[in-house]
Amino acid sequence: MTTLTDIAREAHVSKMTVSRVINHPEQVSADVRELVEKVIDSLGYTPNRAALALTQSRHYVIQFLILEDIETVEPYYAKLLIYLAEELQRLGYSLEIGHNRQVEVNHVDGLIVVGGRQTDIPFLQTLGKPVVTYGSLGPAIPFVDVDNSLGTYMATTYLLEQGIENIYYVGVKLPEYFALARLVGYLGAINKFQTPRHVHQILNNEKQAFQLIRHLDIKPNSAFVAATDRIAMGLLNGLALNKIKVPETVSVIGFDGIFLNQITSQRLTTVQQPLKEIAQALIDSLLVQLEGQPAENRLLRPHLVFGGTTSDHQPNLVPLVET
Amino acid sequence: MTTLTDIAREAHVSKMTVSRVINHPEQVSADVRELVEKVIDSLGYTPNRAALALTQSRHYVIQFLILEDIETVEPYYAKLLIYLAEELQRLGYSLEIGHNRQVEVNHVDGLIVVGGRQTDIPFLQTLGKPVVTYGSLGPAIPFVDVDNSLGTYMATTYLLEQGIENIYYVGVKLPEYFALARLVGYLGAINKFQTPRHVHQILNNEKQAFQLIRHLDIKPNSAFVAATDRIAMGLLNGLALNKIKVPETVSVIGFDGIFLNQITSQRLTTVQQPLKEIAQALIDSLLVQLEGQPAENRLLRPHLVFGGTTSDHQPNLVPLVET
DNA sequence: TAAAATATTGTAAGCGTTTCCATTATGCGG
DNA sequence: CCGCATAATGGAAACGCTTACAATATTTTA
Repeated sequence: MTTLTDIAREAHVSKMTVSRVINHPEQVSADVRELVEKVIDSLGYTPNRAALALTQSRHYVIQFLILEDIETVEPYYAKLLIYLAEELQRLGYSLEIGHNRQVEVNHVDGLIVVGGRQTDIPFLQTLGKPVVTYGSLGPAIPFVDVDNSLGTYMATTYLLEQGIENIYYVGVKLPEYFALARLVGYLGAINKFQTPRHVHQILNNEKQAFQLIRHLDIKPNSAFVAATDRIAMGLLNGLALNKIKVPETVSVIGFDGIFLNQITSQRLTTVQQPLKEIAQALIDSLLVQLEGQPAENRLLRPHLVFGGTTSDHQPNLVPLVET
Repeated sequence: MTTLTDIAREAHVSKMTVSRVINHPEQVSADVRELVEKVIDSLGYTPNRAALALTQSRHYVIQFLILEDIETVEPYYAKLLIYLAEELQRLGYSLEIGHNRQVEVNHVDGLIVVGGRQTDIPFLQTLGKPVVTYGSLGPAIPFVDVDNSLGTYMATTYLLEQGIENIYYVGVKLPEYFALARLVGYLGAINKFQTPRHVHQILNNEKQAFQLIRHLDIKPNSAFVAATDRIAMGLLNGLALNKIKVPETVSVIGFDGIFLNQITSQRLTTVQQPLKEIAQALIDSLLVQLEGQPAENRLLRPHLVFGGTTSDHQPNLVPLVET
């Protein structure tokens, strides 16, 4: 591996000058700088991360800590991970993956935590490192999240503006913040339009949603807002079994928009999580904390992605592929 | 952070002795060793990774390099990643994520590559680092893979042993090694049992599989072996539309068994990829290469996981959850 | 019991980089 | 043309650890 010393020897300067060309180029005279830069290019120098880490007591490593059980890991983390990895690479950081609570974090500058629960707060605080969570765990830990309420509000409002009168909300029966927030968004739209309210809460799986349809007396001119794509998929199956045509008779909108809505033959209209922006915001939060400043929490705006489960009339042209 | 020097001062020995207690404890007298170990425990020492890296010119970082386009990233990488991260952590390594071909790998000891193609071989070779791929790219690069042929052979044989006569194979029309290998496994079983052969090749998406059913004249006493779960899902939808009962009239077996078969209301019988063993084998390969020895390629045995798309009569009790 | 062998501990240098300070070169006012 | 400020460069030490060797203590051997 080529080192600072190699460059210095080749350019007939001290390694200090080379270091300066890289870190404080304005302190080096133009001609020397150009010479050194030429040598750096020709020898293909990249600084040794370990040596950097040693002097700066920074490791340039961010850990993505997954606190969920492996069986329930959300598959769309893969996509989030890639966005994170790309952005961090641009910043000279590398992204490490951690799982479970026995992680060794001495060599890590900060953590992005997913799948955490309230009970994890003390653990996260004792790490003594900058931490940001995807999804709020409460005010104690900085977080980034999609604006859950806004998402269901947007979905419900869109359906109401289409002239649909009965909007059924099928939420998840979980004591988690996001479950409540998504319900609140629906209720907000319902209140604004003064239309009848139909709330059902089930577990987050297809089967329960599928079975719910059977017990429902679906009124004409109706639509479903589901708290997750998973629930929406179950609803679609149930509707199909009951010979109820989607979207001609009933519309369905899901939430999350990652992967699930792409594998079905009939693409689901859904509230898309802005994963790229979420990745960016998570990183921003850590960088701000590394500067020693307090990080602001962020709620990012989701967008409606139109598939085949709502009628074609769209308020504005939103591209099908994620931006 | 506590350092070797801190321990040395506290234990009234030189830091060399402390270093030896950690790396070559047999060279230290028992009483001194115990004293030092006690101090290490009480101060909570963990070696500085950067300093280690600097002296040993090892970085204790493995990169998981995803060469696919982000839109097509297989969601089950998330699970593989967790298995890898856990095992590597046990070995004192950390797992880093890379995407695209401009990765900086100077700080990396080895790479696990997924989603690569034949054309990536030169690129991987110029990295000058130990590399192992998940799925073969050819003999030039060490690889680990599920035994694709064995998987379809097992699925087909199982169905034939149930007394089913017509096994339809629905493969993927791709010039990739795995597509061929899966076909070969089916043909092997067909040849052995001397039953009629029905091969169809389509693109790897649900819609094509769905449409295929319509054009098929399905004979009685039949079953489908699909090259992927995605195709199997399409077949199931198509069969449902045609009022063909699964598994009473027709059985269906998929391949991959990651996630997809869990979200459907009707769990798919599928050939499960042994992800945990794959993770272990990938790591083993890199470690062997880091020792300077040639790595052997590995083909790991998949196992049939029974869902609701085959009749209940099972040859032996295989647990539904992945082991 | 003294020399030699071995076991135990310590010292110095170096890994590749940066920060801090010292030195040398250049430009300016008087 | 001299002294001073400023710009440009270099030297030394430090980050935390290991390897290589040196020094000391203990045991073995004859």
